[in-house]
Amino acid sequence: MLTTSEENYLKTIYNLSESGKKQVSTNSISKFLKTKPSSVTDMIKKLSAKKLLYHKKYKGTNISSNGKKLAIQIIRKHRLWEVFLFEKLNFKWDEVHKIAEELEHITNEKLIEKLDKYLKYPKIDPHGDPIPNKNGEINIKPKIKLSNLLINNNCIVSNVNDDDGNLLEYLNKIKIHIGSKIKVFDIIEYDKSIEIEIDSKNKVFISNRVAENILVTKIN
Amino acid sequence: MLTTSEENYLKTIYNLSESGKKQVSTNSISKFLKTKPSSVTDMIKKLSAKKLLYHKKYKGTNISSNGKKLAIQIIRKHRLWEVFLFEKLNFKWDEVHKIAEELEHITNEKLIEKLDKYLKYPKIDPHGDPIPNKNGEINIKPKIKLSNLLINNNCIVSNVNDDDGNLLEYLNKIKIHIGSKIKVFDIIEYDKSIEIEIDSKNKVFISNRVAENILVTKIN
DNA sequence: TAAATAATTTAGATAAAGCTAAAAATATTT
DNA sequence: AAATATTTTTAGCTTTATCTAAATTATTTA
Ligand SMILES: [Mn+2]
Ligand SMILES: [Mn+2]
Ligand SMILES: [Mn+2]
Ligand SMILES: [Mn+2]
Repeated sequence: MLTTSEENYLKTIYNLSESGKKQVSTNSISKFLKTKPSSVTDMIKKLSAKKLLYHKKYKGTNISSNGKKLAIQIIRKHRLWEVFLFEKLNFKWDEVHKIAEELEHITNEKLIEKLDKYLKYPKIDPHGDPIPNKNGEINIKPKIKLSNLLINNNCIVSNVNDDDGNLLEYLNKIKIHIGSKIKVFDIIEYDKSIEIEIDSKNKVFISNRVAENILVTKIN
Repeated sequence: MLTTSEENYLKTIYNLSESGKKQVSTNSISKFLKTKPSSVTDMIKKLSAKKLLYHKKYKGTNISSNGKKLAIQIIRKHRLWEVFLFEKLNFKWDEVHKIAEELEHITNEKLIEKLDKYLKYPKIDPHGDPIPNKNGEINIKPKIKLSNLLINNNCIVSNVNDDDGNLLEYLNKIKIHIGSKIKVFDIIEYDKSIEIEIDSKNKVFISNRVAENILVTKIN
């Protein structure tokens, strides 16, 4: 059994190693979790001793297959709770992450199975992220950055960086959410900002930075 | 903001002081929480410093009005989660307490309000205990021990000691649950065991000890 | 490539929540 | 009213998860 803190580290290291190189740096973990690098080093030692990570001093960390399994189950819980909060309690999709960050640490096999059933075995969470099944299998569909589309491309928003509350709030305001249909109208050469049409209604300009943090699946 | 441990102590002290004398002993807390008396003394100091308890060395502890308010809100959360687990996730009524013991510590005003609404503002939990409202008001109805009834009395089971897993399991087996209608058929003088009829169906004998731990409201 | 800079680890400290063993206060028996 | 037993507190220790400051290793730059 892992402590809440161990679980948070493990999940972070899993996420960082999925979204980039396999070797995760101490600083990147520290930055994400807002703890000091020395604290990260301590925790890496603990998790390595439990064979959930491999670590080479001064070089970097990568997750073991046992660590991966555990991390995926935490992510499963996190995303199922997000669905519950969003669909049943009617939270907005930018409010669910923080609460799920706590709920994910409640350990009770039966609880999560019953929750899954109650929610009718959802496949994606409110941010468009896939929900691993009981066996840890994840159904991943190819996603690209909205910033990579060309003029007249159409797409469905499938994912948004949910670690930044400000971004989520902004997208809420301009009515972009998971499942929104977006058409690229124009791309401004000067600053790479783009003009888009959301759900065949409002047209807005968004900065390149924003477009970089919205992942979509192309539909033509 | 209180830690999980502080919350558990505060709730325990509130419960002990409700069900008995106002002065709660260090040993009784220790017994209930399965920690050592010395650990209890430490925590009493911490909570006293926060003005949630009053404590006189070697004499005893009682809860302050601030402490009471906080304790009641924790109990509110506990019981609402129990309703969720029982009604929505279909847990048995003897399984919900343990899980709610963890869920009650998730602190988010909006979460508990939305949960309350979602559950349609329930008045009692699956063990028959009243659920305090947002303002901490509790609607308490008079309850008596099943062991205090006389022959031919009828009653509704309203409450069962939910701290003892074994008792709950046993009652589940003989199909006694909150809301069950019970008629006292016979009282055995020798050991005060009683013969009861449950929901106008099965007749069973239960020991005096069991009857002492079932609270009911008389219906005639 | 040597110096400067950045990243990482180590050493040592702190706070929370528990523990054991011993001391002190209170309660109960002879 | 002593003696004995029980309850409670104190003193000191442990583990977990943080931190700061200093040391070490790796990387970048001049
Ligand atoms: Mn978390
Ligand atoms: Mn999510
Ligand atoms: Mn609890
Ligand atoms: Mn209950």
